Amino acid sequence: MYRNHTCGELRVENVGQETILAGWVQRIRNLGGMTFIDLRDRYGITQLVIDETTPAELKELAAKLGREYVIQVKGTVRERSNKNMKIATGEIEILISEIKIINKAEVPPFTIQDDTDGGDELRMKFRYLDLRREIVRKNLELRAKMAHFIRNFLDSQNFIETETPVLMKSTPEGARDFVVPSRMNPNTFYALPQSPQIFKQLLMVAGFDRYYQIVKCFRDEDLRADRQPEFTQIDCEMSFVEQEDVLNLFEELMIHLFKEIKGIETGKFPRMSYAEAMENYGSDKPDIRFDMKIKDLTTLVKGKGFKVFDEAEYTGGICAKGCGEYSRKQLDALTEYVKRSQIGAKGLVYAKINEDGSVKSSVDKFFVQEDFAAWISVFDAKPGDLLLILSGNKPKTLTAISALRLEMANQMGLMDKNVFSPLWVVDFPLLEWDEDSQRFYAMHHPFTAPKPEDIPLLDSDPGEVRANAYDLVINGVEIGGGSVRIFDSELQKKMFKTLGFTEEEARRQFGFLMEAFKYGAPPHAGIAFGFDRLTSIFAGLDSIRDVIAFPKNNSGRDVMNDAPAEISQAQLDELYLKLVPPEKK
RNA sequence: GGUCUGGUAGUUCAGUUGGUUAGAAUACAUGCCUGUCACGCAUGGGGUCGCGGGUUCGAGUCCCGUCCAGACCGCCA
Repeated sequence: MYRNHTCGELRVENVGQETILAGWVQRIRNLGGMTFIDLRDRYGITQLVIDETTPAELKELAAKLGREYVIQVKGTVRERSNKNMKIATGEIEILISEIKIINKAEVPPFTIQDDTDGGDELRMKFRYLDLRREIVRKNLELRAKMAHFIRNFLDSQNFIETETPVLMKSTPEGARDFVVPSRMNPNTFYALPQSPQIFKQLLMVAGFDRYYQIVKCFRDEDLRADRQPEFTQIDCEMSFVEQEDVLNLFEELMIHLFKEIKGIETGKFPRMSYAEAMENYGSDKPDIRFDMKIKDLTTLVKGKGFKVFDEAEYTGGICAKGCGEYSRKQLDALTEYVKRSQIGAKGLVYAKINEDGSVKSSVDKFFVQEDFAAWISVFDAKPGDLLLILSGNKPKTLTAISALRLEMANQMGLMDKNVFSPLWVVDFPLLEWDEDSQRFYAMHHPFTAPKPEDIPLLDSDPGEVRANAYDLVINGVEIGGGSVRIFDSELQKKMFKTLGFTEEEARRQFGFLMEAFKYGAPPHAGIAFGFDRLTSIFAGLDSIRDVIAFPKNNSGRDVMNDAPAEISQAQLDELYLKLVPPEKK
């Protein structure tokens, strides 16, 4: 027997008991006459003691211990004379009677503690050591707890968890596929799923009625703090439902999840149309923890002789409450911020509301105080506030103001990680125009149903067609999205046509789905949640990497095992593959 | 594909205008220490300043290239 208790278990009630513990040496504090050893496992830390009663051989053995040695100890639980109320086992300690070194350990490259001295790169390279840290382990425990809760909830609602293939067919729309060469079928490739979209729809045709799966998905696109090449979705689909049914059921799931996991009552989630979100927040994933809505000033500011405003398609801005004291330096920094190439604004106009209600702005020579009074009323600004205004092409300007809004909220401390503001964004456009290829693309995916009342527009004005599509947004992060699906093969054909597919292409790519729809497809709708993002939001983290046991780095590499890596010539031959040196591409 | 930031001791970082033997903290080792829990005190070892080239009497510092890491834009149905 290696142990009869864990290192997080023993309490004052156990005093006097003989016990066996096993774990890792967290820290040794040798005070000369006595030595304390913190023994750690997944469950906690228990203090071991060597004192004047301990035999000399044991003291010698203890002196050989180092950080992260795996040891087993036998001893007696006793009450501490000096208690440590910061840890759960802080009232007791183990007086050692026997130590066995199970395995030695080299000195780890960084300290195994919450406030580690290790940087990100090193922690990822030695991720198995990083995972020993409580702060990281807690994230994965949270993840497991959430997955468990979600499964229970969906099971209770009659959902069937069904696995779908990981080796599937590549589809042209959407993200780049990861592909896998087939040995048995020379010169052909599987693709890894970007989502199990088509399979879950086929499960609906199969009468499965309510499906879910917590499933890995793969996208071969560049990474971000919240984007990994492989990630986990909570993928769901339901039959005989309308949009309202889906929103209500999954809102209930989320409300329960917030309550159960975070102890937070969120109440019902607000709904906002895509158009409204773009107009008021410049984003389809607004962070509504704070207000600071974008106001349109386009017509108000025209005709006063300020060329930039006069010629702009759009002028708008935000009111930063209480930022009227911003210095010249701070305002310059904000101007630089919006002029960075990523945001790309030409400049920034500011207006400070003075205590007497008058305005000091960067465009004072073009506007009189009566003009400013109109601005103030649009923003409902108060003395001490700061107006920040951008101008230019409408979509770009809105996007830039949106970025500025988030930056200001950050500076003003409005991004509280313990506040959660979920909302549904609905009525997304069905299609979006792509300038490069001069064609429409499905904004969600090609199986998304248009709003019935907008179907006539498919022929006349496809860009204006709204979809029965929806996103769940929490604190400015897109947590999930879904849609009502097309289940009529004629409408699906029309959709493919609008997307510029020839009948032949549509049949080759999605023929099996079209075929399936001929045999009695029920109306259906679904949704998928990004489980990594959901977990990281719950954990209060900005990056999803810390809720993934073994994440990839910025370049899609696993720095621990050095994947991706070259394969042998024999493997290439078997797969009928020839390599092209990157510089010759 | 692009923009920006960084790379100096095991680790996290500092390093002035280009100028002596490149520092601090921490980790590690050794010694002292009987109630620590970020123990304390003392001593010690530890460096290809990412790599390559250039400018210069002299480069961690300036220039060019390159690699790596991170954030973002493009991309992500």
